[in-house]
Amino acid sequence: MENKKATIKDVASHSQVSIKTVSRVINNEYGVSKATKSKVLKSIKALDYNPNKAAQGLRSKKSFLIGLVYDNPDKFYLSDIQSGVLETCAKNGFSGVLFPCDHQDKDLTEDLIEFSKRTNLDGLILTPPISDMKELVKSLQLEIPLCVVSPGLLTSNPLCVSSDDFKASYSMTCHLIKKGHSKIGFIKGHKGHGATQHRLDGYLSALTDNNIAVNEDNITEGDFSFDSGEIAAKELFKKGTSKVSAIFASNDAMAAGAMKAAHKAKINIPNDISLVGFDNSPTASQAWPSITTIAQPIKEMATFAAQILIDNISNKSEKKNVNKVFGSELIFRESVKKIN
Amino acid sequence: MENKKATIKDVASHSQVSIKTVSRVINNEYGVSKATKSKVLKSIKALDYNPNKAAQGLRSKKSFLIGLVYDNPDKFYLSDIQSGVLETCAKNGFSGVLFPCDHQDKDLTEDLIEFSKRTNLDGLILTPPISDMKELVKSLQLEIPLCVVSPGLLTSNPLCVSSDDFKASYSMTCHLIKKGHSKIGFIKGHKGHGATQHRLDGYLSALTDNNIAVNEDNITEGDFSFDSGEIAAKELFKKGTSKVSAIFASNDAMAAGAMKAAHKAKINIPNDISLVGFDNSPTASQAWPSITTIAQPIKEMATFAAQILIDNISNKSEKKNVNKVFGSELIFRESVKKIN
DNA sequence: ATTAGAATAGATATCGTTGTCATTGTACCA
DNA sequence: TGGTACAATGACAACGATATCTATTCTAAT
Repeated sequence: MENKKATIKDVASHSQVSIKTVSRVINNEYGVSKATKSKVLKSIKALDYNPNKAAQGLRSKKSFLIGLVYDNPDKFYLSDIQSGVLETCAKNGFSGVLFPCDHQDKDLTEDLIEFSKRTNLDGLILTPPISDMKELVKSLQLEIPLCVVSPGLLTSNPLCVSSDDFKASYSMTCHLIKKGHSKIGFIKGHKGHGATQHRLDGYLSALTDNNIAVNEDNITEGDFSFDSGEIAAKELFKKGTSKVSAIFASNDAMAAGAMKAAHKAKINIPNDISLVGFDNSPTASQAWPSITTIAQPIKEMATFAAQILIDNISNKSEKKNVNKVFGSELIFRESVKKIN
Repeated sequence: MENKKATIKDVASHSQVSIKTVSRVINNEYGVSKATKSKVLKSIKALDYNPNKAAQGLRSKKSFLIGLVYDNPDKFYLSDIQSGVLETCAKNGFSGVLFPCDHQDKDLTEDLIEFSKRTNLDGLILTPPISDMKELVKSLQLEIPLCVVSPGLLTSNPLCVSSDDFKASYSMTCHLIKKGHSKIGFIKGHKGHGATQHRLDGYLSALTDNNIAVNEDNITEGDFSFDSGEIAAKELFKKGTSKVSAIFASNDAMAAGAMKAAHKAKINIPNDISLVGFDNSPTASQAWPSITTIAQPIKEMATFAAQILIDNISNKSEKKNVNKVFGSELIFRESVKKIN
């Protein structure tokens, strides 16, 4: 099928040095003169040599594999997360191994440990809603280096990347208020997810800070799915007593669901009711009318998460706590109208 | 961080047999008595032993890694493909490694070979539009076991999984005809993609077989993206001479784009124009009104692809050509209306 | 000159498996 | 009884890298 692959031995004899020296060059270790190094590099190119990962892994007790754990219905979010993690892995000579799962699975913690052992992972990246599961994170932490993305509560985990959901939600609510809205409906996300609480809190604080009384009737439950958004919006439309003039959905899928509910109920958006979402997924821009939303640098977050995890695995010395928070941006579209 | 992992040696001494015998049990090899086997299995459980993949790989010249290559904007499609491949890999003790790429990249072939070598992949699964690239497939085939999914043209590759796009498209067109439509607009997919041609051909044949003259004006170019669907539909609306009563978009994303164009142009679907898509993505069911479309067993196809590839890698004896074609199903929704 | 210490290079053991080949045990047949 | 066949098992080398330890060479300070 192909010529025999060159090994480190071949490179060593080709460049007339010991295999250890070649190893030093490969791993950028200290103690190789420039001349030797370039000679070896030339041989590596000439022989089209690629280090055998299995051998490297066997000896150095690494697998060069990072696991990415997720259970998120939002394929656009996932896609960004995946590209970020995978690209970063590749750049560092690692491979990303995906682990789709069900966060309600009772045995998830054990399954994950089993998976990590079987695959011999060097590290694990947890995304929401898995990163929200405090006990699970605690247990896993003892077994394998971890990096959590957007956890509900700040954990004791040294590696953590998150976004400022509270601030973003606060800003968006203020935006609606500035546009003249005071009766603002809110569609919550799934219970127990960190984002759900943060986004709700931002909304609540913005109302309070603007001296608008919170009306519990205007707050409905959803679960981040399109269908739940449609159902929740229908409910909000019905509550005639405190008719809302705007709806803030905790994510774009639910906002799109709400849009469908509006269409069905012959409610015009934005003329009758304004609508905003969260996430800046294609859904929001493709809807008609297009939906005002909040963009977060998902891919950058994923890239960062993978990088700090790999750094942490590689340099055992640097075990500093990293907890980076990324900002977000309001994206203004057609679904919001100014009222008096 | 965790207790030292048990090795095959530990299992061997624990169960009082040689390491080779343990190896035999692990790999289900011939020549171990039932008694010995169960004794060894007990020890494996007792010690929580997991074979070291790196060592296995090093010795047996396998990596237990399968690459999945894709460049597809449809995240729903991708998600199905990924789950199918990943689950099947996991079931067989393999891991799936993703390789997102740009199919227009000039160096793609070399990059893929480089990637396969560096990662030491055991096999590669190509999805459209990569699987459509004949030259690339030919070159890769020489380097590594391949399985192509939905290639444009049947290649000489021994492993191939595809769907009956032609038949599905033919059926859908007949469905529209039965509903009284004869002026049916068609939005093509991206040039050079196998699916584009097959879906167009099905449409054309159905028209011809029903004695409806093909009107070239009713056929527009798209590229499988939402935006291209919107643009294409706008064009079809304009062509007053041969006003269409139905539009068949080559995929759901474009159908959704067409739906948006209709909304903007105050064209009511399905009362003014009927609309159908292809793929049965969530987009189609979430649109308002919901879009009639064609479902293909994407995940099953991916599962099958991964399985035959793994089988092929594992049993070098069985090198039979596999070329499985999966059927599809029409999904009837609200976007089609019967006319006279 | 001499020598400490850094920079550079090499010899060899080792990681945890599987492959190869040899050995043992047992049943059956002539 | 001895030979044969075959199932069951084991001893040991090998896979291709890194780790450890040792040996050179080179510099610069004494």
